[in-house]
Amino acid sequence: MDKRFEYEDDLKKSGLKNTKSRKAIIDILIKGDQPITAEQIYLKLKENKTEINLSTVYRTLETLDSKGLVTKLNIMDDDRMFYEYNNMGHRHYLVCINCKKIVTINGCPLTSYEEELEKQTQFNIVGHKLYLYGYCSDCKRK
Amino acid sequence: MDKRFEYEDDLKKSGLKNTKSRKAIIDILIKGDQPITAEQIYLKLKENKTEINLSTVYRTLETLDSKGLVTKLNIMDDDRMFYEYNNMGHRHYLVCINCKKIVTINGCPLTSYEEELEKQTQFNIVGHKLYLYGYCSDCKRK
DNA sequence: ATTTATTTGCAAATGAATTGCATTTGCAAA
DNA sequence: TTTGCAAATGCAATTCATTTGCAAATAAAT
Repeated sequence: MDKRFEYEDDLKKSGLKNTKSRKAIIDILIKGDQPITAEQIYLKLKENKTEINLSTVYRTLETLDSKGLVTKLNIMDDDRMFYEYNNMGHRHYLVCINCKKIVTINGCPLTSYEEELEKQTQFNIVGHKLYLYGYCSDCKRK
Repeated sequence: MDKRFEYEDDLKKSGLKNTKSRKAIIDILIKGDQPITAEQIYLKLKENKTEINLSTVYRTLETLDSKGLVTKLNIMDDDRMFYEYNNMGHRHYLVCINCKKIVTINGCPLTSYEEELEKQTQFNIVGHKLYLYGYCSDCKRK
């Protein structure tokens, strides 16, 4: 089934009400298929003639994050947070330092490394975040 | 030579004045050998009876970052930045989700993966950030 | 010692994110 | 369907990390 229709179940399972705001926000996250800031979401909603208060956007993202439906990321190492819908478990990102384009990378090179590290450190490792940075094909020419 | 005595050269090379504040801040970064927030640095300086204005701490870290002597990180995916002195190139961190302990990991599992990805994506990859999260041996018991 | 560009302290400003509170809305039970 | 109520929202005000303007202090070159 199309991912866009599954999230109503996700909300129900998490004990969250199925509201217009939540649907609209999740829809943007899923369609964009890329981490995006709260403000960007707010602006896209406005374009779509679905104005939702910015604090509601933040609150919704916070709620969805706490239920594990959304992940909060700090990709740019600045003071802006990005959010992505947890379509499918694990993903990484390759960010262009110049134009800020974000490319999704599927597949993870770290599975066996984690196991190795668990033995070494006695940690119970539950996840990781990997961001790669560079210049995309357009920007590296210059 | 002890790292603690090298940084005066680093400052000179970068065209920065060798001030009391800068020395004190770099000293804390090097001794702590762990990413740390601006506020934590400020508090440690205070303990050491070297009160330096918080805005100076931020400004110093910003300057050192721009010269490549310090790296700014967002480890916790929140609104607090961490800073580390660039002793030696490349490091990763393993963070305890519960007690927030940060363990330094030497060695990088991603060198060959980067090359592979460059071919795949046409990016010129210049770096990456990897944070691993889990429960340390103390916290996983509970 | 004098000069000059840098650096610092202080207070005020900024900007992302959060919060209190009154109002509205989903939705379950009657 | 209607009612009741907890959960969700809008709005304005607040918080908190970080930044900035400006005047005073300081490093270091002459």
